Amino acid sequence: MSKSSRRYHHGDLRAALVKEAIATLDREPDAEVTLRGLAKVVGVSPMAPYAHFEDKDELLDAVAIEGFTSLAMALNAALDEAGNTADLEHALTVLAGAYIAFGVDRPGLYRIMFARPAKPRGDPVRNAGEQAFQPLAGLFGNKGSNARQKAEIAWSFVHGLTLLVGTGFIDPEDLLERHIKTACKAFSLT
Amino acid sequence: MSKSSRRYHHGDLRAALVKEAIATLDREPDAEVTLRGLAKVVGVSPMAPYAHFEDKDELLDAVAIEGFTSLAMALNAALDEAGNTADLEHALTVLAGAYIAFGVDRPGLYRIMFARPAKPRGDPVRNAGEQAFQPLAGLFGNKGSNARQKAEIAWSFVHGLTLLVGTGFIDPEDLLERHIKTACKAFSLT
DNA sequence: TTTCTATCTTTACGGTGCATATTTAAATAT
DNA sequence: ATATTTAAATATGCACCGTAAAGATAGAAA
Repeated sequence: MSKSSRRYHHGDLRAALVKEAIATLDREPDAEVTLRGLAKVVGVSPMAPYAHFEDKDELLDAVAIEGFTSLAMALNAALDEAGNTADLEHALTVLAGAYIAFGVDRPGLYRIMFARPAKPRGDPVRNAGEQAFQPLAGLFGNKGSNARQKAEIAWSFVHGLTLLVGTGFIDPEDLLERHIKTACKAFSLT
Repeated sequence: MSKSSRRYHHGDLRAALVKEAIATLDREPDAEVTLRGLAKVVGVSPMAPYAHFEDKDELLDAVAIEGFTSLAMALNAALDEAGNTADLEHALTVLAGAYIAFGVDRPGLYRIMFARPAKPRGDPVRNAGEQAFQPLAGLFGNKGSNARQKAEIAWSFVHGLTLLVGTGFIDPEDLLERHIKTACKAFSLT
């Protein structure tokens, strides 16, 4: 009597919708997520999602938050695994590799994460995004506008590379690792 | 008897549609371009566009090509204006500035340019995109995989920075120019 | 038990991309 | 000049989308 027995009240429709949206994006990265489609898969009527989300945009916001949380976890895990954070260039390379791997492996989710309309400071989506940026910022010491600047430059690079690979303008063949290494060396010099 | 007198045959509907699509994107960067909307503005029936484009995707491809062409022109113009291409760091900074300015000034168009599904080598959209990449590639000598690598790293950076500014994750305040300068110095060192 | 309330369903509307069939007028052939 | 061909545009209609409005249901609170 748990999940899918067809009862009137779903139990946790909100979470189920977000989960299914992410699953869909992972399965078909270029497809457009549809409220009606999600509802059908989850087994509720087309209007049911509106009990939990103001509109489609709000559902996608929730998806983006989940995405940023996953990304932050992946980055921290990569750092833990790599160990030596004293060597900036090495740590940077590890982090960049993990970041780009995430975006390239899950292009649909990554696309939604950065396709949300711009949010003001303090907004949950914005906060989640900045959380995902923290591991990188931490590498540069996280103090002073100089450190933040370097971190934002690195972020720009990995973000851009992720998307250019995703859109096919840059060929991921073995080059990718070299790209990352070369760039990270440059970043750790300045 | 030129443009808008209501005759049966428009004259150059194809160009008019692309032009209006770009105008719409410049006016409302976050709005979704709609075939029916374009047709109404241009003054034809909803199905008229299909005489010139297989489907909506093909219209957007044409928009992207125009966008890449404009970008290439803007970049070349910036280089011409700057003069001294001997100083790599300087030329790089000029080019990066012009690139980011384009993307930040015309976020709707820029979004469409990079939102097309990935195209195979030889595809017109892909070609147009690579044309826009040429000014940057030329700066690094354009010969050898090493040069291309550096150019792709620089491209990743400006692309990423453009989008992160557009989505509000990076504040464009005066920092922008400093970001570009710092990064370009790093790129010209390696 | 009764009431309350969040959750879900039903019904309906306008907007969208696009398939199909038809009309129009410009270009071409005679 | 007239007839024919053909590209360009229209008309009609369908399936799907987001979502507004109103009612049904069942779990929680009284």
